[in-house]
Amino acid sequence: MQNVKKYFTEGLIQFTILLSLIGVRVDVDSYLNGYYSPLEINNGPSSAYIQTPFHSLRDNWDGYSVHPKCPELDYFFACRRLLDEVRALGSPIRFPTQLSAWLVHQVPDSSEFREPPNSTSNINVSVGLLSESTGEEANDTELLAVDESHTAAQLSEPGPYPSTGACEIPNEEVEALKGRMEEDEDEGRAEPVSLTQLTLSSTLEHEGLLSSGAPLSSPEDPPPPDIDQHWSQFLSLPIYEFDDLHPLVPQQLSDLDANISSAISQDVSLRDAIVTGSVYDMIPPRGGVRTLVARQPRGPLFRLESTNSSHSDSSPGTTTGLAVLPYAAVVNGTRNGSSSHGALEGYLDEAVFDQINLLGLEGCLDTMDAQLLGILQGIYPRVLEDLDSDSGLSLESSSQGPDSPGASEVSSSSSSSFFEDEGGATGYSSEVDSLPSKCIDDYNTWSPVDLSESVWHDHSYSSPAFSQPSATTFPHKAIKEEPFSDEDDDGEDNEDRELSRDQLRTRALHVPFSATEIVSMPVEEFLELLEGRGLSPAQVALLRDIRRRGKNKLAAQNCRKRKLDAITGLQEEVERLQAQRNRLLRERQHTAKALGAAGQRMEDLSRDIFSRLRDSSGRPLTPERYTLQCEANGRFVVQQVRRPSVATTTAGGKTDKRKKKKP
DNA sequence: AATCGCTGTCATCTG
DNA sequence: GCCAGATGACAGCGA
Repeated sequence: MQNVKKYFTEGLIQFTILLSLIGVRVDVDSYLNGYYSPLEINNGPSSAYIQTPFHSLRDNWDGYSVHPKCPELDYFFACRRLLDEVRALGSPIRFPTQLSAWLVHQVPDSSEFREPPNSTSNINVSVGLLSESTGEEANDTELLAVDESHTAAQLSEPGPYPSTGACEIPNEEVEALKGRMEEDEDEGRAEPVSLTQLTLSSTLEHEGLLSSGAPLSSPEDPPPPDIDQHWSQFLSLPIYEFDDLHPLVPQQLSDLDANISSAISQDVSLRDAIVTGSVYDMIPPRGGVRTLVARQPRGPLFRLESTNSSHSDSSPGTTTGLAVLPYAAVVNGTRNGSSSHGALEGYLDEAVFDQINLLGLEGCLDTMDAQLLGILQGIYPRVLEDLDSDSGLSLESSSQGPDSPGASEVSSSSSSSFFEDEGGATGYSSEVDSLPSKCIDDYNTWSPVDLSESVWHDHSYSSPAFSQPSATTFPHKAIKEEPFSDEDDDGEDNEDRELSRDQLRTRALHVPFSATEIVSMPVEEFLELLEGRGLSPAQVALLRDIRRRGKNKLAAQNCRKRKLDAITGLQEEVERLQAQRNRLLRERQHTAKALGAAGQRMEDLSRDIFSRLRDSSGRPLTPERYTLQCEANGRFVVQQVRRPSVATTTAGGKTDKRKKKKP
């Protein structure tokens, strides 16, 4: 946990510094205040950027208190202090290529901020990419990938502000859109929306705006017929309020009701996804210009390849997840400024897109696209401008209430990024498809109350143990959620059948952890979980049993493996010893044979010698009385054999000595 | 139907 | 005393 906190804090500060160096004001302290920043760093194993774990902060949104063990609290003050130090560095360095980013977060008082009358091109939600990029560079950017579209054509034109330069939209079209916009405004005013304002930490120009407390558009104030005002209105809509704005939903929603799940894996660029899905769908085709109205089969949206910079010919995507826009802004802005800020590229290229892919925001899109489309419809020109400038709106920064389906789905989808390795699925987890519209609380906010909810899809734990798949990973299907899905899917049934008993138990008791997680987590975290979550005794017992059985299972496996290894080793040892024994037996036999041959040879030689020798009386020497002894110098000496009695006596004496020694 | 191997689980012991 | 790990024993399951 400490490492994660450390990495998170350091990564956050480093990222802030980097962004500050290129003119991006990252309003991290807003995030630290409990609001939301679309950018957050998870300096985990892959050092990839992830979306804000807003689900862990969701409790702040509606006045809930953050759990005392919420890890965000631990590095809150450190981040705040370091951020102040970063701010104390002074004005960011100006580079020819300026990246203007915006961040969206909530402010408590809706009347506190008011948008200045002339927000100019740096509208609240725009990333004014004041790039000196040429058309060639622009074509390299993701936003300029649709080279055949009129927007891209405009973007490709070099100019002082090619990115923010307004797209040439026909006046009649603008008027028509404004008309629709006004209609939407009327409907929007009819809605008793208690909007929580979102302030926009935008470019440097906006710092003054924020510091001066210039309020944005207030819901009470009649919105002036200004496009920026539309943005303000749009941005002032918390996501959970969008459900209240269904009257704003235009007919285009029907076009967006396509199978979202199928829109996840298509290789589509950010621009395509954004523009075609939410904007171009509403753009009437213009003569001679191929618009990107996504009437094609809805392609997956969020498999935004990390190499999508070259996807200029990517097929049009579907509904846009504007939550990806901040990332797109960062990425594309970084690319445009890569000439002078190459340092950022290492941080903001593939990892960002990989994490974007993991957002899986189609769940919230179902509830949001309509409103977004309706509002974007009224601000079409500026939308195009913003899109051209790699800007966007972070929907995820607008956390939803605990009961919001979108919140649960978004949080779960975000959580899937932590467990992408479990199933090998990258970019998108199909879990989102089957997510129930229930609240999914995360590890930090899990409480007994939450247990009544379905929390099975929430694996968005801040714990490193969770973010790092353990060595004993269940198959992805094992943690497949939606156990009680109504789907008549044989695969789902098979998955359920293959669930382990503990997993079924955990589901039965609504324990938001898989057996693997329970077993693999460090004992400190496990104890913290047991003590700090207010679990019921049954849940505690279940968790302990699961952990005990899981540990014992692994131990048994290890034990059996060791046993088999020992058996194998012993068998090898037996074979080795048997071979050695056989070798020694053969040697002994060989030696005995040689010894016998030598004895026989010695006997023959002795007999031959004795047959030629005579004693003093002239009689031949008999081997019974004489023997040949070979001395050390090689000489042979004939010795008279000792009497057997003497030998017996000698032997008996030795025996006696031994007998005497023994006592 | 019997057997064997594998696996999970429990009980127990040990450090 | 608690805990983790190791291990024997048992049962269930599938080949």
